[in-house]
Formats: sequence, C-alpha cells, structure tokens
Amino acid sequence: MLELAALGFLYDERLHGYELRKKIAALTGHVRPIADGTLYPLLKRLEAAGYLERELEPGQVAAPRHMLVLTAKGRAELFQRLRRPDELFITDENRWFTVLAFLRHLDDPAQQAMVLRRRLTFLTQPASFFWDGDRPLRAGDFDDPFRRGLFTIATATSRTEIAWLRETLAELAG
Amino acid sequence: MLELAALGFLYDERLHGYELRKKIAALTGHVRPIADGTLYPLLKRLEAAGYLERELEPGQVAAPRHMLVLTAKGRAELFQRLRRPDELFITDENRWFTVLAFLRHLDDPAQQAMVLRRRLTFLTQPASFFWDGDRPLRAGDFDDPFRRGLFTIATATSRTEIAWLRETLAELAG
DNA sequence: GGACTATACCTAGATCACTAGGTATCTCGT
DNA sequence: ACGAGATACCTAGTGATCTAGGTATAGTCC
Repeated sequence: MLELAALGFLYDERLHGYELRKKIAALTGHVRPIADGTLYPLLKRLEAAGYLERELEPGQVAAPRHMLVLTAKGRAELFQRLRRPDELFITDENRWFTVLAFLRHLDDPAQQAMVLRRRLTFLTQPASFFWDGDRPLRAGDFDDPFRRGLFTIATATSRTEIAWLRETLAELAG
Repeated sequence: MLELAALGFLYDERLHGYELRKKIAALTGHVRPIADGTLYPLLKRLEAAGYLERELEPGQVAAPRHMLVLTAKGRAELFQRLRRPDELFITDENRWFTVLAFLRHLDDPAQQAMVLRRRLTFLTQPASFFWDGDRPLRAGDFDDPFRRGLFTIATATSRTEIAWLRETLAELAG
C-alpha cells in the first residue's frame, strides 16, 4: 500500500523523502501512522527495482535532500498496479482509498471503470459478520448495541459507496 | 487483530480450530481472507501464553479435534485488550470493527463508553487526505471524480458512525 | 553558549499475517 | 474400489510494516 502511495505521489512531482512521508502520512497516517523507519527502506526497494532515481540536493533548511524522481519504469509500474490491483486493494478499505487517490493517473475511462466495477462487485456480494451455523445473523439478532452498531455502520457506509460507484460508472460510460 | 477475534469468539464458547477459523473468516475475512496457516501458529502463541488450553476430542466427522478453551488468564487478557485497545484498534476500521464485535464482553457501561469516546475523538479530529503545503485540500479542490469520491465516502461514513456513537454513548450514560 | 525543535536520512530486529506446501480422516457418489 | 470433497491440523519461508534506536544540520529561544 505504501509503495502505491509513494509511486502515486511521485508521479505528480519530484519530492524528497521527508516531504513524501508527510504526504503519505496525511493520506493514510490517520489510520496507521507511517514511521520514517518504514519509508526509507521502502524507497531503497523501489530504487533497486528501477522505479525511481535519486538526485542529491543541498538541504533548503537542514541536511541534504535526496530528491526522488519516478522513472519511466516506475510510471509503468504505477499504471500496472492501478489497472490490476491485487484483490486486497479492492477489499481492504485503506488500500482501496489509496487506489482511489491515484486512479486519475490511469487516464483511460474504460480501465478506471473496470477497477470501480471490481469494488462494486465486492460491495454488493451478500455477506454477514456472524453466523449461527449456516444462518447469517442480522442486526436484529443481537441485543448488544455494539454488534448492532457494526451492522448499522457497515450497511450505511457500503450504501453510500455503492451509490457513488454507480453514479461515477455512469459518468465514465457517458 | 486475529488474536482479539480468537479470544473474543472463545469467550462465548469452546471451539475447535477449524470452526474458529470459519467464524473469524466471516467477521474479517471479506476484507482479508484468513488462511489456516495463519490461525494455527497464532493458536500456539495464545496457548504458550496461557490464554487457552486444548482438549483433544475424537472428530465428529473426520480427524480428531483440538477443542480450545479460554483460561481465566485468557479472559483477563481479553478484558484488558477491550478496555485499553492499542491506538491502531481505534483508528483502523478493520480492527475497530473487531473491538465492536466483542465490546459487550466488557460488561461495564462506563468502560464501554470510554472506548467509544476514544473512537469519537478520533473521528471528530480535523484531518485531510491531501495538502498543498499547509493548506488542507477539500473535495472541491479536485477535478477527478475519484478523489472527490474519496471525500464523499469518508465524510458520509464518519457522519453515520459519529451519530451512532453519540446515540450509544447517551444510552450507556442513561 | 546551550537546549530544543524541525529537518533529513538510516539500520537492526521483531511482529503479524500470508503463501505454499504438507498429513490424515471420513463420507458420498459412481 | 476409487476419487472428490469436506473436515482437521501443521510447518517453513517470506513480505510488509513497526519499534527503537542512531547520525547530522540549521534555526530559535533563553
């Protein structure tokens, strides 16, 4: 997920690690704060894979900066990951949000629509959090307000997103 | 997260690994499918920590079952994790849902309310996904439907949950 | 001048969960 | 009789992320 976010942000502009980290932290950090101990090894991986290059610059304020520039290979990799995200990027809300944040880079309505349709398919699948043997349990089966809340929240949020997906798919098709 | 789910389900009833896995899969598996290769080592960890014991039983259908029974220490650990969840369990929706699924076990409205208040505090914090320097960007700052959707969905879902939290907190207090 | 903060980058080790294999038992259909 | 499928448990190796440390520079406050 962090790799996708790094590639996505660097597609727009060259950044140094410290600034990239702040951008990633704003996007995903409210859920999982990103430590620099996570980011720097990740950048080395991406560099080793040929997805980005470094340009050393004197620091504007303090220590020298490593400006990060996405290579052609890096852009290709970003497109690849956006076009065909792993299933986890469709089902996990945090990862899905990362895909949404950069899906505009794909620049092909048909491909964008394909990704949205995968999410829509996932959200419209029948499912339940709890079962009594083979019987799916519903909000009404529970006394405690917390499990009822679970259903309330899950239902409301998926309804909102399904509506948005249908709307946006219609726009992309039109 | 999976440890919390295991402790939570075993608080209600003794289960064997295979059945426990199905229950956990229903609760969190739509987001991240749980493999048995994940669960069995986890159960060994919990057993080694003294949180659960095994009782071997002949299988009803096939191979012998290891019935898993929560110990007093395991119940104490569950309460501890529900009373004072790590920050990640408050901020990450998947983990938060796991907390909600078992919060009724806490059996003390004041402690339950404290946990809900932490989530409410998190959700009502001002935040943004994207920044232009120091200026937080809003839905209107974007042309692409995807980032707009990001805001639409995030706003709608957190509104629903905030309303539910306030309601439930009022009930717990009254 | 010294403490503190922000900037900027780095590494070693641990943890959690996953992938990809494996073993064995029982039932049912053909 | 045999294969398929469900039940039931297990391990080794891998990957992503976190924790907890570290280094160094520049500006601000007292």
